[in-house]
Amino acid sequence: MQMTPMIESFVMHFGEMGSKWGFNRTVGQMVALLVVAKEALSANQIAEALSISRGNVSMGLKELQSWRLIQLQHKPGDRKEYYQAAGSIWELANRVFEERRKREMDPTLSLLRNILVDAPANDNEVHAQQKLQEIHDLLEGITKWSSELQSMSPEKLNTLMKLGSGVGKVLDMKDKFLNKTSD
Amino acid sequence: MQMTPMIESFVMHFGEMGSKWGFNRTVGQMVALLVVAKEALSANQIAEALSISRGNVSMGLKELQSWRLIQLQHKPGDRKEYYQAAGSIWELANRVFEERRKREMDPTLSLLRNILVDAPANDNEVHAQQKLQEIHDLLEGITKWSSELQSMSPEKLNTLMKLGSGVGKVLDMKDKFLNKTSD
DNA sequence: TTAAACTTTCAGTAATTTCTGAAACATGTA
DNA sequence: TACATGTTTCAGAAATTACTGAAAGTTTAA
Repeated sequence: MQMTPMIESFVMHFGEMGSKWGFNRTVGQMVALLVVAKEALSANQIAEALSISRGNVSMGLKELQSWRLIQLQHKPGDRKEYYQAAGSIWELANRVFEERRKREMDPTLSLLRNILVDAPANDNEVHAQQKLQEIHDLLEGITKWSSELQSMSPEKLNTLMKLGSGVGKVLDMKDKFLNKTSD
Repeated sequence: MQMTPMIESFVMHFGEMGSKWGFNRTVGQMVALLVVAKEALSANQIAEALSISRGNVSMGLKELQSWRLIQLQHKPGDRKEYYQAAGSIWELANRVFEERRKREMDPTLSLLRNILVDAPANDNEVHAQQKLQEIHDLLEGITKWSSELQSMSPEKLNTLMKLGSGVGKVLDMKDKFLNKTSD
């Protein structure tokens, strides 16, 4: 894998952004590399391209597997393992999105549920619980909504996105329609 | 601000989650504390409640201001500055969402635009640029879509969320309707 | 079996991030 | 002016996270 200046700048940028996206620098670089690579790469090729240790690559691959972002591939007559991005950009983005939801929202949701079953012990806690309830409901709403969106076909999702804030008009239309039929 | 066990467990949890959400432990604890607090708190009260240094609180408040999550308040006859959460849970979530979009997507979008104006230098780069274009389009789509959603009224957004994957049906309806009128 | 070719693990080190506390700064008051 | 009451800054320390490289583990083949 030749790191031309163009590819290198992209890979390095993904490294920098990595931490904001939930993984570390080298893991970020690894995804970027595998996404632009035409062919699957071996662990050694990755280590060489990024100038990082073989051990680090091994750990990074493990991490990327837990995100379901890469796929193993075997080449006939070769004992090495080759890795490639697991699907289209769209699919990868979906996985990142879902995985982050799991890591960033689910634990909080479950903590809030636990807290909210207890009776408030004083005035402050009454107020606090109201806030916690609001947070809980919001997180739950987002969770449901996003899992429903993910179950929609890409085409339909695309229509929806293209529609943008025009969704508002469609919703109005729906109301009118429903009102008419319920006359 | 008395840290009852209930409030403490919530605040500490937000501290742990903080880093996943884009800020550090103490900043996470600080938001949590200010959200559940009934009254605005002074920097010293925050430092005391969380057992952290006054300097750390000052830095954290600065950070939270850059996220537009807190508001300054002055009490008459008191030179101290008091802080409180800047708005409802809904508003706070919106700000976090928008701020993260800025930090996590905008820089990548701009890098990709720069890369994509250059002509590919070889076969690998042709393939790479295709991928980069896909990433670019996806990020751009999400950016537009999310800013349009944010410009919708909370009620409409709520309708949309409640609708869930039922949006699909509404979209079909819209198509039928448009086809009829265009006959 | 033994060896060759590969992968994973993990203790120790390096790099990065966060936090403290003292000094500097700001502002109002006597 | 000097002082009291606050806030911010920032150098250094502490804590956390990431990385290396050598040793251990795994798999296939002869």
